[in-house]
Amino acid sequence: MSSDSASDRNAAGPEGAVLVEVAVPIPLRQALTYEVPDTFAPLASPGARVRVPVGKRKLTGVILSLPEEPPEGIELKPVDAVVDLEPILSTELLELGRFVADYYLAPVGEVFRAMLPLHLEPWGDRKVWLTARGALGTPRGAAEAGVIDALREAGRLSLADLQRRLGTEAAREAIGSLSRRGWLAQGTTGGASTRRGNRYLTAVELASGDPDDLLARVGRSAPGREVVAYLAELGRPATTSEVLAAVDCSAGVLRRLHRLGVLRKFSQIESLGLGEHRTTHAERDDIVLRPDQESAATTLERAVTGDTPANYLLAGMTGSGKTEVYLRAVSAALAAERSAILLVPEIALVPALAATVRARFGSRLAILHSALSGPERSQEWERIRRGEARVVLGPRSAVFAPVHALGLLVVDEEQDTAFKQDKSPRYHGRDLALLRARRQGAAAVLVSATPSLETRRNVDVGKLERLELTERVGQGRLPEGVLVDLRRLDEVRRPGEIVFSPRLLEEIGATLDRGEQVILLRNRRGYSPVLLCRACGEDLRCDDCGLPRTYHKRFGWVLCGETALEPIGSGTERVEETFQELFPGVPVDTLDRDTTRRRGSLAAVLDRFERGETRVLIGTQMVSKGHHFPNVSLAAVLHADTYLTFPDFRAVERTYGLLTQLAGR
DNA sequence: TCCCGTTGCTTC
DNA sequence: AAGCAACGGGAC
Repeated sequence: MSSDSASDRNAAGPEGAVLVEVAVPIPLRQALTYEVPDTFAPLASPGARVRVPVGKRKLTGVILSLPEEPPEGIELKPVDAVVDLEPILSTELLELGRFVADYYLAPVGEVFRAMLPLHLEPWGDRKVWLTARGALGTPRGAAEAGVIDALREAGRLSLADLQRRLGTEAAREAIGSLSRRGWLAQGTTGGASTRRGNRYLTAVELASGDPDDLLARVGRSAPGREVVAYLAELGRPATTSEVLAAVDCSAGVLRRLHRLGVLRKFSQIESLGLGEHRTTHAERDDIVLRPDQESAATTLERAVTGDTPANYLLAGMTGSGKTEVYLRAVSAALAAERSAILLVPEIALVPALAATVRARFGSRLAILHSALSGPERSQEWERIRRGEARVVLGPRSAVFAPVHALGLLVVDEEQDTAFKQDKSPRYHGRDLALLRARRQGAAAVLVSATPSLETRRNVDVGKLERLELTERVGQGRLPEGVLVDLRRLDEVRRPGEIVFSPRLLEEIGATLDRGEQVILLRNRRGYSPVLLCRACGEDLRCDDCGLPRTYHKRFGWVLCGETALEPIGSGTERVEETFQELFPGVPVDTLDRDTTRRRGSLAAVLDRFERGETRVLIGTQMVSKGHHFPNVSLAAVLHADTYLTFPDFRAVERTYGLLTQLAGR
């Protein structure tokens, strides 16, 4: 796909120059057109990145197309360099990107920036280096000799470097012929490893297949058999140094095993940790599904292996085993040599699901989200692009994952509004999932206990087929929910007064007496959201935006000599204060962005709570992010919608989901 | 007249 | 977004 089709487009343009339409990462509606110098022409194909001059700057953009005709009345500038040897975006993703730009009225360049792991930056700059074969081979002709010499001397060079050193035509032809013979390798690892001190380790794992079969291939070599035994016992990949230390043999043994196809070699960013690369995965097909799960799973399995696009809603209340059903569909996709993408609404939900998914699919799982470090992200993205990873887990942006042969797209917690991006490009992850699935003949599954209105409608009009799980898994009892209407309480409250309702006080007391733990959620930080002056009626507002300023008692923010200033409303800080007055001596912690600002304090607070040192945890919604609290038997949301004029159904839905998540496990 | 902050246009 | 010209209100 890389350079073979070059000749048939060299004729473009009136003067024979190759033209490219480039999406540059600036808020510009259209792509810009550039001329491609002959040197780069063979590399200029849609989906490859290019460095281009824009005004006085140089930016990296993506080639969208090779137009025949230049735009009128514009003096074209030449492309500076082609960053990629081969396109990094498939035609399918290019089209998806253009659709998004068009449909959501977003600048094309911004869309492609959002689709790529490092915001278009030439991550590492793609480099070429000699393969073992290339290093030993005899070059054909002077040009090849030049390339080989340069690479022998420098190790790895970027395309632009090579072209600079050897000049134009020569470099192009030599690189082409050398790559075709497999003497050159290209990739990004070299670049990433030298930046920011991220070291790469070489690691090995057993090739898949029957262990006895592998041993047979090893032959009589005693150390060789020992290596295989060691890795089988370990059940995960190991770095070469680990293996050599454990088995006490030389690197030659590993080299031989690799040549024989018994070992698979890969490089791994040190900080990722090899545990993440686990390959012993339990295909937990031993789990027996209930009949309703079984029938849903069978439908999905059939859809995933077929070529007709099919969209489903997988509905069922919390604890009805929806995850198990769609994971079965993922298995089916993998078995059919296809890929699957799992979307979750928030990065915070990734770790919990990742543990489950990784336990099954091991190194075939890739995780993509913006909280990963740059090199980690690029590496995961490349693993997906190369087809090494076939299951992708991430938030909405993962809908753009460059997977091979998409078979299944799952949108978990489909109703969550976080799937809509709130800044440009303002795409909706769930809607794009349906669209991408349709375009690629894949199956899409929207998963929810409380489907969105759009989804219910789509079921009604027949765009989605509803699969319903009707029962709950045995021991997962749905927690009891109690709604206490504070307005009905007898005692008169002033607006800002915190109320632990009598019912809640009673429940907290009983829970603590049983030696169990309590979580109290208050989605407002600080002491009180409003400070009101009783003398003049003025409340404190931000000079810039006019919004009420939150009073943080702890930090003494919002200073004033007035004794008439009265805190109205309550935040986590005030909840804690009141709680301590009511339950003196009960160890309590607060968890919100203020208490967590110091590094590591989040972990410390959670740790104390998990060990039972603190009995009560007061916090904002961040408490729920991906943690499990087995000893918590009471979770309460303190006046969830005091500040909403109209009933906010989403808030209620979220609140309920949160409570079941915290107290249900 | 000079200086500097603001505004609004362009980017192949 | 970011670079740049054009504009316009003080300060001298």
